[in-house]
Amino acid sequence: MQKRREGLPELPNLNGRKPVLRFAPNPNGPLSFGHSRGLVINGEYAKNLGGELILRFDDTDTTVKPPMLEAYESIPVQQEWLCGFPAHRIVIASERMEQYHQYAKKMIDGGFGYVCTCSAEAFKEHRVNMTECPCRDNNVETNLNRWMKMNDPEGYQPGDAVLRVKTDMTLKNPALRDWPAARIQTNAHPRVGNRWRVWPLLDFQSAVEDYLQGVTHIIRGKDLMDSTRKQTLLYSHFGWQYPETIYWGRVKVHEFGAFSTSQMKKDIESGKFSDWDDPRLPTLSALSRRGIRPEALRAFWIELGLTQKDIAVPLSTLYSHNTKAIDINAPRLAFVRNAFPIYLEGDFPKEGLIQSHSDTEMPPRQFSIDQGVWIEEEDSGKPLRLKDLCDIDENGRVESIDRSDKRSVVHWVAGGEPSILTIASGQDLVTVEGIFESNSYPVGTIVQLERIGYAIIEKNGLLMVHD
RNA sequence: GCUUGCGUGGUGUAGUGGCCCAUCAUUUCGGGUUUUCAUCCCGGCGACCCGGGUUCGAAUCCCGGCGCGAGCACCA
Repeated sequence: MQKRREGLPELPNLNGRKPVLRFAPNPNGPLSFGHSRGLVINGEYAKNLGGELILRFDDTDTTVKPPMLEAYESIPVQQEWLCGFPAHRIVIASERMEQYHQYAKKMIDGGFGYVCTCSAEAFKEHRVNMTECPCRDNNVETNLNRWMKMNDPEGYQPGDAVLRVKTDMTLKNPALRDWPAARIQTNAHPRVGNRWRVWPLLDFQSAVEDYLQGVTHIIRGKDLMDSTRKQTLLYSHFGWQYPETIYWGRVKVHEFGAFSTSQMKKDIESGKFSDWDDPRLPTLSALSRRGIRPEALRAFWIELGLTQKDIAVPLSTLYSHNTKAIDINAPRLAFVRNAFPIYLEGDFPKEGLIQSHSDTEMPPRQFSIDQGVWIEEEDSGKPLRLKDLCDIDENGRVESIDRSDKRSVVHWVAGGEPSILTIASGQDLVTVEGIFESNSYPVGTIVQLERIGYAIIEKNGLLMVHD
């Protein structure tokens, strides 16, 4: 028999070091399911190898993806919820601007960076045709002057100039040709206001910060492969060694469809969704609210591993991991949908105890019947076995206390409370009215509704977890 | 168009030249336990994109084809 590898593959090129990993979301909204992969994979390596996990806020865009202040609070909370430990370091890019400016200047001083005043369209021509733009030949002094003009409110305006890394306009890969490192933005940043005018772009900011933080391994989506190549060119200009880099492929979850942070934000504002934890959304707060446990998310991502294949996974895979996490602690309770009353005639136990979970020592639940019980309308009209109680005919006449034949076993509620079960079904929120067995479990308890599935107790009813 | 990456059962995944007529999980089907259509247990079905080549031997190496994805933003 072959040996089967368990868990994540070994981290390459560790050479006895403690790894330093990072996860760098844009705080333009709360974390989503998609983010959880980066958090889980990087977090697991850091935890298992005694290394460090850096949580970095890449908040250098105030225009296209303006930062959301609440996200700086919620992201670390969700990171800890998901990983099971707090990040070892938190870095906020907007508070590290001095460093980035310092390295931008070093780049100009070193002659491998220049300020380019070509329009985006004009530069695109140069990129496509492998020709050098006129700005490329300017000397260091000119570039330093132009750099000052970029930083001067009286100087260049947004769109007038960018800082570029001098690579080679004849590089085979067009994405790498003299790529932009910084641009002018005049929108106020919610954290640092208008203190800065020139803001680094991802490839520059991230590259410099990884160096400053001593990041040893970068694990990220393969859509960032060209980012690695760009950054490697910058590193060699500075004489630095680029971290070991590992990629994963694209993941599609059909049930989630295509959500973007900015689209969700709009839909919440318009009232299409109640909030970021609306059960239909793929945010971590929604998943948490829906009773998806962090250990299930971790097992899910670890099982997918680090292949570069683009994959489509059904949510049932995540649910199966979640069932393993929640079943042992989920007390069994009855919820009767579309309740239908049955008056019992004959002799039967009026009070008694029923197991809450056959595999555990969980305290049993107690029932007390006055004159009848509720059953689901769909079950009515035929002889039934009331689970743990008695056999009845279609009119409620008690036929046997012990189970006498193979008739269907159904759940029932005596007394109980009217309640509502909410089910997130794609873009719809389905609600089912019913009678919920009386109990004293607190809000947040995940229970198993017999013959229905797992649900989590909320303040105003039940929310379906999954089957 | 240029660049770059991927292609193992329905869905994921293990496998880096012989231990592979291919692993494990999930889905599905059948059975068992169970007074839940749940949990748990057992079993079945089911795969190396195609074509060449290298080799005694290829899922694994090489070439070509086909298919799918991503980058080429003054977003991250």
